[in-house]
Amino acid sequence: MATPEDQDPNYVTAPVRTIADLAKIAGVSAGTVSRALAGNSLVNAKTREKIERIAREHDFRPNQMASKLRRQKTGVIGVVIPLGHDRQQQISDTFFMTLLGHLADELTARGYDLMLRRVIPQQDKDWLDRFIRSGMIDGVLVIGQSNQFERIEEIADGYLPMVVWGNHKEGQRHCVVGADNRLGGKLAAERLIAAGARRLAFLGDTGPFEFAARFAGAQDVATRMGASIEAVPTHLTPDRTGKEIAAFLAENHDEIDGIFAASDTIAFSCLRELQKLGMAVPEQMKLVGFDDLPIAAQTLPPLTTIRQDIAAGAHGLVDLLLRRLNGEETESLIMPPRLVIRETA
Amino acid sequence: MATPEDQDPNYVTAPVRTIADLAKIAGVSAGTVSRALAGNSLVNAKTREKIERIAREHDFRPNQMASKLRRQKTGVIGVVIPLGHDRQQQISDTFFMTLLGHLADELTARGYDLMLRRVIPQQDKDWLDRFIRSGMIDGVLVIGQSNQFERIEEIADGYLPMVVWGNHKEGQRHCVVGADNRLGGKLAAERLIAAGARRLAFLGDTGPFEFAARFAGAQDVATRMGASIEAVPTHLTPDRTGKEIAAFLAENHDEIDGIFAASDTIAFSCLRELQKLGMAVPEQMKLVGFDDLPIAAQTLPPLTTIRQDIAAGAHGLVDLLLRRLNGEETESLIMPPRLVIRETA
DNA sequence: CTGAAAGCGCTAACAA
DNA sequence: TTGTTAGCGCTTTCAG
Repeated sequence: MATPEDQDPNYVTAPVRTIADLAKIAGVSAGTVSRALAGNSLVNAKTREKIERIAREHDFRPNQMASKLRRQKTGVIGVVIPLGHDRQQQISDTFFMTLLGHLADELTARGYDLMLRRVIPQQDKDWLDRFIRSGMIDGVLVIGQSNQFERIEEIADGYLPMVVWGNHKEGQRHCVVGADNRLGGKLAAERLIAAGARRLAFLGDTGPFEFAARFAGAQDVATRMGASIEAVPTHLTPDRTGKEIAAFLAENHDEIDGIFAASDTIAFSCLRELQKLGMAVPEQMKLVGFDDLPIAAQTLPPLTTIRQDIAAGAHGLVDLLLRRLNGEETESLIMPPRLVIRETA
Repeated sequence: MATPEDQDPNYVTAPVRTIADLAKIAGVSAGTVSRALAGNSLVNAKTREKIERIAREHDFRPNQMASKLRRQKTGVIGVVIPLGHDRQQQISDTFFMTLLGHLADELTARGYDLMLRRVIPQQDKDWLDRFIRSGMIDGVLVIGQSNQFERIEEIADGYLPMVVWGNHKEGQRHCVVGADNRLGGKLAAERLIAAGARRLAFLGDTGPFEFAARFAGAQDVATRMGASIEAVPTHLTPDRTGKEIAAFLAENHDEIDGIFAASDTIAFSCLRELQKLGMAVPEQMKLVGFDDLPIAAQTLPPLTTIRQDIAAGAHGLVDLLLRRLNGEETESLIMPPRLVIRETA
C-alpha cells in the first residue's frame, strides 16, 4: 500500500505526536498501531515492522498519561518518607536514603517507576491517604513509621497495596518489612555486657517505634543480666544531637560504661564526643550502634554495630508490594539483624 | 434545590468516583464541580461550599491522570541519576542521595512531585530522551553527568526544562548547577602543599567530568608550586575501592606524602587503610577530601575537605528548572566550594 | 488480523 | 455564575 513515506523518503510531514498521526502515515488504524507498539496482540509481522520503523524514524513515543488513564493503572509506585517530629529529622536519613537507592533499582528492574515524597505529618494529617488516592500511583511504600503507626494502621484496613518499612508489633494490621528491632536491641545489650559494661545508656529518642523496640530489647537483657540501662533522648537535628550527647557525656561519663546508640549516625556523633573528652573506646566506654552503614567500618575504632541488610530489605519491600498488587494478602517480613563485632565493644 | 443528600442524611449512594458522580449529587454540572474543586474561577460561594462539603463527606479526590492528560502538564519533575561505569557505583551515592533528599523537600515546597530514576546508560543508550518524552514529567533534573556529557549536550539543544548537577565546561550548552570543581581541586592541592606535602596523589577515577576537573585544578597548583601529582584511578565499587587503595598505599606510601581524595567517601576508605598501615595522619600523610559530608567532621582525625553546599545546590537546581519551565533561558550556576580545615591536612 | 467506535475522568472554551 | 460541548491520546471490546 503506497503512502507518502514510501514514495519519497524526503517527504516532510508534520511531527508525529500521536498514535493517530503515525497510523495515517502507516496507512493503518490507530488501534493497529497501538497493538503493534504494545508488542502485544497478534499483529501481522510485516505491519508491525513497518509501524515500528516509522515510529523509529519519527522518534515517536506514545503519551503515557493517556495510556495510564485508559488502562487505569500507572506503573508507578509511590515511596513516602514521613518526617516525624521535625522537618529537620536527618538522623536516620542516611539509612533511609540508602534504602531508597536500592528501592529505585529494585523497582526499575521490575518495570515500575518511583514517585518520591517526603511529608511532614504534623503539617498534613492526610499525607498518606492523599498520596494513595492521588490516582498517580498503583501502590505505596512507606519508609519508616515515624510516629504515625496509628494512621498507617487505619489506612491498611482499606488499602491492600501498601508495604511499610519499620517495626513489627504483635497483631498489627499493616504489612511491614524490617529488622527485628527488639532482637537487635538484645544483641546490642548482650554485647555491651559481654564486653564488660554494667551501667548502660541508650542514646536516642524512644518515640519512634523502631527505636522504642531497640530500647525495649536492650532493657530485657539488662534486667535479666543485672545491668542497668537508662534512655537518654536526643533530638533529631544533627547539630543539636552532637551538643546533647556532649552535654550528657560531660555530666555522666563516670556513671556509665556502655552506650547503645539508636543508630549508627548517633553512634558516630557519640564516638566523636567521647574522643573529645579523651575517653578511650572501648577501654573506658563501650559503644554499639545500629544499622551498619557503609562507613561504620571506617571509623576509628571501627564501630561494633547491629547490621540491617538494606538490600534485602528493599527486595522484600518490593516483592511483597508486587504480590499485594496482585491481590495477595501477604505476611510481614521480619529480618533477623546481626551483631557485627568490630572494635568499639 | 432538593437532592437525595439533603432529604436524608443516611441516604446511601454508589461511591463517588468521578466529578460527574459528585455533580449529580450536588445537583450541578461537572464543569462547576471542577471549577469549585480547583478553587479557581468565580464560583458562587454557596455552591462551592456545598460541593466541598459533599466531596469531603464522600472522601472524593479527582483523578490526577485525567487532569494531567487534559491539561497537558503533569506537575511532576523527573530526577534521574545516571550510574556511569558500573551498576555498583555507590561511591558518590551518599552525596547524591543527600542532594536528593533536599530536592524532594524543595520540589514539594513548590508544589511539584518527584519521579526518581536510576539508569545505566551503558544498558540504555536512550535513557534521557526516553524519560523526557515519556509524557510523565514536565521537566528533568539530572544528578551527575557521569560519563554522559555529550548525550546531555545533545538533548539540551532541543529541550529547555532540564538542569544538570555537575561540572561546568567552557561553552557547554546545558544548564548546570554545581561546585567549581577545578577551584575545589586547587584549594585541596594548595592546602596539602601548605601543610608540607610535595609528592601528591589524586585518588579517584578521572573519567567522570567532575572528578577530572578536581584533578585538573590540583594539577594546576602542583605544577605551579613545584610539587608532583599523579592520578590513581580507583574503581567505583565500595569493596574494591578499599582494596585498591590498600594495594596502592602498600606499595607507594613512601613515595607520596599527600593525598587528595576525589570524594569524602574515598577519603574515608583511605583514612582507614592508612591507619591499618600504621601511618600517622597528618604527620606522615596529609589527606584532603571533597564534599564535606556530615560524617566528615566525625572521623578521627576529623577530615579536612572541600565543602559543597548541598542545600544551596538543591535550591539552585529547582529554582533554575522552574524558571526554564516558564520559558526563560537560564545561565548555569557555579558555586564556589570552600576549604574546611580540620585535622587531616 | 484489522478497523470502527466508545470511552478512561477531567478541563476549558464558549454560550447562556 | 453555570451548563454544554468537545476533546486530551490512548486502549479495547466488538465486528468483520
